[in-house]
Amino acid sequence: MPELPEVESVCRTLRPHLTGKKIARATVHWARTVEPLVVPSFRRKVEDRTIAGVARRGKYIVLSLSGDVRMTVHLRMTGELRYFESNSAQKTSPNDYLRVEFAFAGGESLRFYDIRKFGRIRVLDSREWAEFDQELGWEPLDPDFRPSILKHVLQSRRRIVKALLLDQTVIAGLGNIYIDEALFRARIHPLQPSDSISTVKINRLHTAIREILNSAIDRRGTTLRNYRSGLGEPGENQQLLRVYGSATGAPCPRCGRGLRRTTVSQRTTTFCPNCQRLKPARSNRR
DNA sequence: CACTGAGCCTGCTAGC
DNA sequence: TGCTAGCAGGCTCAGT
Repeated sequence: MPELPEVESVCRTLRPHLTGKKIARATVHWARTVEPLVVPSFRRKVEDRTIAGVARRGKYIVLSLSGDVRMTVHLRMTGELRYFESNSAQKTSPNDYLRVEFAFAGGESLRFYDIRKFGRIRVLDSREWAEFDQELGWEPLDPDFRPSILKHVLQSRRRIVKALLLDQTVIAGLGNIYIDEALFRARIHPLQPSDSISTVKINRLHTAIREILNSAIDRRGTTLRNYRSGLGEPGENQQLLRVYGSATGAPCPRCGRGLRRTTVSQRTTTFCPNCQRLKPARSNRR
């Protein structure tokens, strides 16, 4: 399930190959992948444009196109955005999960594969991009995202901490895997109200988020099932996961007692009830 | 404002 | 062995 580190890895692998390439033709094999759902206008918006850059915003891949247009790609659960050299062209069978294909003038291609059809591709003009960008929250790896910012984010509202961290309009890029890992590291119970977390723990959470994301990027993401980079390689961060995916009763890597699996914000959540104690919610003054 | 649940999708697997 | 129910979950939208 691609989150920030996986999307960042896709961007890094695609960037050197896509920059400067001109989209000669776009072919949509599954119409609902493109938003809004109008294939001819989608094609018209991207064809004959040159890719000027590849960036990431939250969990979105953002391709800057000539003419101040941006194409955003969200992989959701099973999306893969892959680059193919011209000579590797038709190695895949026609009944695979190809949803959208961008063919470049030299015969190379950029293909969007997606088993579950949840992924979405949009084309935005500068005004739409500004709105889109504004809707998304803090980049957790932005140097301006300081512990004091996280403290404000948590204390300025009263929400279940995991639900808050999942909210992309607050912090952009975190998902189920890395949130469970970060809360475990910071020893915060996933159901803890956001305004009842001590400054010590907030600082720990800030460090945990950054370190976990950075080391996952270093390992080119977590591949549990479908995730692949822009060149088709799996990541290696799965070896570093300490709680995500563990069964109820599995030993906590820190204290050895049984982990627990539950549901928070409609997501499977794994935590250690011994290391991550739920503190009574008190009104936090000062 | 915060939260809940449905819907979107298909592959995989636990259990019968 | 073969079948099926349930699970995986990011995001949007409607309803409480």
